Amino acid sequence: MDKRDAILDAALELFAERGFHGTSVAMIAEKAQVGAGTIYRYFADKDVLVNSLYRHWKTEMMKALLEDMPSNLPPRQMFHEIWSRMREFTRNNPKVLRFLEFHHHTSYLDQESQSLHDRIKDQFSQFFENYRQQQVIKDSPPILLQAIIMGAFIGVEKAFAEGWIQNTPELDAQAEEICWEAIRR
Amino acid sequence: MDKRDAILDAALELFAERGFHGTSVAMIAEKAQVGAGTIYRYFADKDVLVNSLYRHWKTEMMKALLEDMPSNLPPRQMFHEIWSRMREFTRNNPKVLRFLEFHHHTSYLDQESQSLHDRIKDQFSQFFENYRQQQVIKDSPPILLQAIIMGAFIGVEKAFAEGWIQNTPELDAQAEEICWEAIRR
Amino acid sequence: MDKRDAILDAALELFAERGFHGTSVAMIAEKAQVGAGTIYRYFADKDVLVNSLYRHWKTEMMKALLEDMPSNLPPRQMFHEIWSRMREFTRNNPKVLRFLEFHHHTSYLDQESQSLHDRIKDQFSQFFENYRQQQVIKDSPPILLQAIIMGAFIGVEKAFAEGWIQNTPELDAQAEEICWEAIRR
Amino acid sequence: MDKRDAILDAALELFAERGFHGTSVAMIAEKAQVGAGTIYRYFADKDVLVNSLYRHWKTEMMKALLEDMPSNLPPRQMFHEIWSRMREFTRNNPKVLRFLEFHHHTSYLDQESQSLHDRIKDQFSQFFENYRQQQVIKDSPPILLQAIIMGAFIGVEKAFAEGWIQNTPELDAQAEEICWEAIRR
DNA sequence: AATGAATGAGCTTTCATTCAT
DNA sequence: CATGAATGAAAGCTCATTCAT
Repeated sequence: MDKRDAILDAALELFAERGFHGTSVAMIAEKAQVGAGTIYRYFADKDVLVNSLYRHWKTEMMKALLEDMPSNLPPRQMFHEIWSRMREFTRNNPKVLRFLEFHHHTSYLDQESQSLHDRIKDQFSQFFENYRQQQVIKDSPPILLQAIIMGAFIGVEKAFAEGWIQNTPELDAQAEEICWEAIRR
Repeated sequence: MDKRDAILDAALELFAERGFHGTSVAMIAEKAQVGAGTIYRYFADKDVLVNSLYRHWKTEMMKALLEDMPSNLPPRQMFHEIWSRMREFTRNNPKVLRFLEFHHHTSYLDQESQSLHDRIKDQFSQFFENYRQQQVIKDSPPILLQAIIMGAFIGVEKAFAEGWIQNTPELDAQAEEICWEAIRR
Repeated sequence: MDKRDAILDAALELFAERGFHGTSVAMIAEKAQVGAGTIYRYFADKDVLVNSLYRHWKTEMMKALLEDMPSNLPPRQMFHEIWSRMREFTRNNPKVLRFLEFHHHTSYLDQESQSLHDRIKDQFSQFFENYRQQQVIKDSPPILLQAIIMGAFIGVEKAFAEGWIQNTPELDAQAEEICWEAIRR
Repeated sequence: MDKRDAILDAALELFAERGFHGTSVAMIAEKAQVGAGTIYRYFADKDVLVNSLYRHWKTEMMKALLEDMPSNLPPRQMFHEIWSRMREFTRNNPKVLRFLEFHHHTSYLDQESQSLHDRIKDQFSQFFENYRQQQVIKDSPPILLQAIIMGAFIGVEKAFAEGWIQNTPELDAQAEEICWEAIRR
């Protein structure tokens, strides 16, 4: 599935920069170095393509965050684990966060993608709920803490991605510490 | 300039939900209850329209945040002032944050809009810089603190906007306090 | 509705010669001397266009055949009336019979067009039924007589249209007489 | 030439129902259970395929009608012979008449197919001419009589094919008799 | 000034045809 | 020989923009 991947990669890059509606199938074909018709051998239409891409990376991201997550780490270390995984994933796949989080997808995501999104959100939420019950993070609705932490993370990565500030291990550590202090008890 | 405003309002709503490329001029005309041709009497083309809209609301937002900002407030109160102004502005203009911050604008914003964006970012940054020098907030690059606070704010408002959680004065206060604890010394 | 008619006329001519699938929207636009997009202001898509055309001419043809048909004519004169009306209509609208009867429409006609076709067929059938009951034409199912007469008529007009034989009043009269003798008692 | 026949059979069925332009090569390949490329090993292109099919069946039909036709039959019996042969051929090859006679082929038939069509028409015409000279059928141009008889025959078979009426030996005989009475002296 | 019908460039998608396997 | 993945030209259709009214 060499071409399929080339198409998905090209689409990821273009959707990340220009959004779904701002990207033509011809642009994807050119970047993927395939004929325009070839895209339709792998994806029924442009909507199916964007939904496949969304599901693929949403799943990958969640796997990167949660797979083999050590249980019963001390809270601060647990937070470090989460934060570094998010950071590493983002740095290794620089277009993915732009695609998944810099755009508003509601006008083209189908029911299945939407429900995957919801399931992942809830699963992630669970994480915060555990630590809240152990009274190591603030006693606020987990979804609120999650919204703050994910929002802050996205904000930081956007600042790096747009070049407002140069990222360094030092700054990465500061960002993490700041966000930890936000939610810890 | 009754029609001009109707056009801008319609465009705001549609761009907020469907993005620039996902919104047709005909859709804007219909929602604004004007003829499609009328839009071109007020804006040279669709790009000029979106840039006008962007600059208008970017400026309005900054005015709402910084205008008549009392100086020399105690730090926590200063943060409360900023946070409440952002919140109030967002609640009073629910589509504006969606338009300005839920979408990635680079493919159609012109030089002037881009530089307005930069100037506003720097101006806002100044704010954090002041308090950093007074050693009341963490000794990190102001742009990083700003990225975290703005990101967290957007995350929270998105959670409210998407209905993941119902907003209440109590939750508003919690979100503010959490974010304050993130950056305070 | 000047353009609408130009589009319908162009479509009639092209569908008559090349069939529905063999005619592109661009060909219709060119012959109608309108922009390709204009067609879509008048017809939702190509299917709606061909169905509108079909219904229009099917209705016109039936009106031409049955409108103000004198009742209680002697049988032979009744047949003369029907036959001449069909002939006149075909000669005045030379593309219509080609469009309606030289092509097989089932792959694109919608339910409504199909049912119009059926209703007209039944209405025409009624005619033969009347005369059958008066025992002036053969005692066969009216639908069979109709199939024979309409088929023969189409065969004759096709022979003229394709230039296999030159039509003259004399030949027209012979064709009519032959067909009358087919069905008369 | 097993595959060649499979392709021709599939094409016949599809062209009969959807016409030439309404049938894609992929559809033919699927129905024939061969690869799309295989079609091009037997036919240079889609036009060559349809022309081959047309010539094949046009020839078969004529053979069925004229081969070993007993000469000097009494006229009514001669007509019965022709009519039954046409009917048998149509019933044994139900898609062929649909393909050959329910569609208008001029936009893709080549010169050779066209001239075959003309030769067959003339040959058939000859038949009527003979009997006309013997003064057993009406003194009209044979091509006119042929147009009427063939048209009527097609009309009747269409009525059966579309299910407007159920065919029975009784009705078959009536149709034949009616058509004979059309042309007999 | 305001309109919306008209346009054609450009979009998404299909399909006849080729060619590496 | 047979295949079906790959292609790009051309199809159906949309939409930013113009302009006669």
